[in-house]
Amino acid sequence: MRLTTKGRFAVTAMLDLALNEAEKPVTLAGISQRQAISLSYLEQLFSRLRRQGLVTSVRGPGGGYRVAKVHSEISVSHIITAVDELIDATQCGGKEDCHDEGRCMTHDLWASLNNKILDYLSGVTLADMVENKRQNDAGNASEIVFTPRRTCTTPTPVEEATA
Amino acid sequence: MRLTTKGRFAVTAMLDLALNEAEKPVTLAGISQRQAISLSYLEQLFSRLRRQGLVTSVRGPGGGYRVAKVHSEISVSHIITAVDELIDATQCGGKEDCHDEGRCMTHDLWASLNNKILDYLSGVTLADMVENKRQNDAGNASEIVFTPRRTCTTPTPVEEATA
DNA sequence: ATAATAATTGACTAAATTACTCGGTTATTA
DNA sequence: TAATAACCGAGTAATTTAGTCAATTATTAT
Repeated sequence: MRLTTKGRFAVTAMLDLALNEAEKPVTLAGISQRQAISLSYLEQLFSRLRRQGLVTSVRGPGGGYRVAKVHSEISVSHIITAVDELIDATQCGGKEDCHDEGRCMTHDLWASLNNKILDYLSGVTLADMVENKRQNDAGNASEIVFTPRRTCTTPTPVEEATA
Repeated sequence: MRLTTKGRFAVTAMLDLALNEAEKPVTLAGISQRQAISLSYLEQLFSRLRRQGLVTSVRGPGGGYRVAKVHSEISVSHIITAVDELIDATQCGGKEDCHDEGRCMTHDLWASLNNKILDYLSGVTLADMVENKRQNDAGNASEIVFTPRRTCTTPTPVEEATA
């Protein structure tokens, strides 16, 4: 199962981006300071985020990064899978070859758990997180609980990167 | 985040136990053969499962392990937390000291994800998995999807081990 | 009694993964 | 042309995970 600090850092960094991109592009150096994440590590993460089309970059002085889409169109699952590959709770990676020549007895369980997690994480967007932060700052702390808008069980369509 | 093969093995082993305990206690050697898990590794896992009160043991010839409770009272989350410690998606382990002297910006997200996962895994019991296997064996493959019975958001009461 | 079985324990090791650094290059602007 | 900041790939250190090993103890069948 892949839910590591790498993914967490990526989400944090994207949120920082979303909160600060209003005027000019946001530099990794800035994110590094505010969020206490090493610069080199951020470079690594943003390399992927850019290739997946989640952010755009501007080089040179005054440059930095911007979120590539509307905040409500970038979900947490997008971000995590961009830096961390597929989230997968099964050991076979969905290949169903986990035991002898078939699925192991517990395959359905993990596959199903997978869906739950993915469902949830694709229902939470950057916009939601910005709003949550606003509420927290306003003192309504820890009262906010994210609830995915898509409660259906149909597999979430994940667009591929275009840029 | 802790959802490793250790936890998966434990669930698989418990299911094997549930399926085979009808007549006599099930030996680890047997589980080892059927599920292709090393004996020594199983010993390690069952040491914890027993201490957490999920299984009972009988020593000597003809001995082995039994599930300690009714199958419908043992949830997957019980099993996993027994061998793998707490499942936790936050980096601070719920301590809320993830950034400077407070919660990091993404704390609520991970905490909430945590609840989803735990909610789901505590809604699936050994009995459910036995039933699922039965259905799969009958040819109704991959049609079965587990659905937790507790859909409420109240924290699931987790009883402590007594034995 | 004694031999065989099977659980029980703890310490230890190897492999894999994760997190992270480093040195350098390229594009852009002041 | 100098400073800024993205970009890139290879490499390393630390941690975690998976798994082994050697021994002990309880129980049962002979």
